Amino acid sequence: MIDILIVEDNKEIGTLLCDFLKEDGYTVFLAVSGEEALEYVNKHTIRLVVLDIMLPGIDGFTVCRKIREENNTPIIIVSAKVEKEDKMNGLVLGADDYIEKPYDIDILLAKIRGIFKRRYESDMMVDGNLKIDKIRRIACFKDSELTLTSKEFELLLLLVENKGKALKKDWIFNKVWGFDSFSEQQTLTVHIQWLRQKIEEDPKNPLRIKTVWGVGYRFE
Amino acid sequence: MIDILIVEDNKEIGTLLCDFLKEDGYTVFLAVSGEEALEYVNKHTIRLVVLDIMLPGIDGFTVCRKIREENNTPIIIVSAKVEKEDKMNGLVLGADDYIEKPYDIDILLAKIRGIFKRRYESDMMVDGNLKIDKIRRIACFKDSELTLTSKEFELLLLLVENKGKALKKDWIFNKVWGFDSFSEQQTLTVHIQWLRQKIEEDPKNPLRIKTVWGVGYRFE
DNA sequence: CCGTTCTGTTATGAATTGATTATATCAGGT
DNA sequence: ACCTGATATAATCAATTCATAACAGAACGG
Repeated sequence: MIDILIVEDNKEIGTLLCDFLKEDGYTVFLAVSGEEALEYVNKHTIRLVVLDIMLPGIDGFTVCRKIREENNTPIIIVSAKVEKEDKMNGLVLGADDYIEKPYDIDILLAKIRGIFKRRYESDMMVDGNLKIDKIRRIACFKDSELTLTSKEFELLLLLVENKGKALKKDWIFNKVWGFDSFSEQQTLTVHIQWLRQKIEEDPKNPLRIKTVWGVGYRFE
Repeated sequence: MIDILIVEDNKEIGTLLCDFLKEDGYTVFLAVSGEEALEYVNKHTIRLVVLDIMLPGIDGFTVCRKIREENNTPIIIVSAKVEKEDKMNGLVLGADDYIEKPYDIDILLAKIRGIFKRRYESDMMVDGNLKIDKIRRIACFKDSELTLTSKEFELLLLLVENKGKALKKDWIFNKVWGFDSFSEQQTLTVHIQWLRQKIEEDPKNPLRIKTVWGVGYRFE
């Protein structure tokens, strides 16, 4: 399954966009023409299309319509500055959203994230080889699913959400366990240990979950 | 610590916005007037302000200015459609970003996420070849990481934060160790010594951690 | 009801830290 | 030049902190 199909004839822009999306954890395919896009749509399952209107050959409007005939994959239209607003209005009915060139990549990413959240009930967090889906409570490491227990998942999520920060042990403990316990120190330590077994190549020399002596841990 | 302070007199909109932000994991406080906002800012540590310009009583411009007088907390201005653009330009200088009503919540969230990412992912202190990241608890000297112990890190941080000042030994000791001890003199001296080994080219002739005879040390 | 998984606890050993001590060196006054 | 008190340095050692394995109770699902 491909998450996002980008349809964009300018290869430079397309590749750049690809890179950004991959960095955010999506799997992406880039089509450089309407024909290629339609062919790809027929053969693969796609969760979202980012569609540039200005295309050589079949234009974007037609591509949008044809995709809609097949299924209701969400579509985000990318267009140059709109001249005739009514034309756009007609288009927007077919698409889920649109954005004008030149656009801020953060804003496009926000729109995409919003659609995924609403449509697919998933809210991904990506950090290198590690993907965490908060809503589905699933974590993947190098594209294979980790079997984490509840506590392990919460602990990992907390660490990743505070990536780079040195976190105090008792702070972590209060966040994950939500209360004070007597031998919290050791309990946390043990859980960290178990997490390391699952996400570190060499748990003896952890690269991701670093220990900060006398303080706690830092994820990087 | 509160992540985001929302200043919005329309309680319905404010509450809605609150909910969205909380869903995204922020801790939020809602102020319904400029007075309340300013009072709250003075009493709490806040990381970002979302400020509506149209307020009863003190207007948003004034709130923005007053907050800026206190500290440099990032501010996002929310305004109705701008009539006089020059007025807005003047305002934007004080704020980090602005957005017009009615706005797409995803876009506001993207702006917020962007600011948090840029502003808070680390908190560096730079002094020549020396970089100290308080949050990550990492110090670098000439672009290579120093392996400092907890006490060494705190000691170095204290020295750099008070760069140029001659610091009394017992003052330093109380700050780092937090209490009085019997042979504090020597303990501190030894730690200073260890630090010098790590950040001075020639620990015998220290250029950074100078000793101030009969008083203590001065960092420069 | 039983087996499995999860979670907290404890024990042990290893690694690190940091206080202490002892000795050497230095600055400044006489 | 000498003395005194302050600081530097090296080495030692005890306390702290962390990693790891093993165990037992709790929660869970069939």
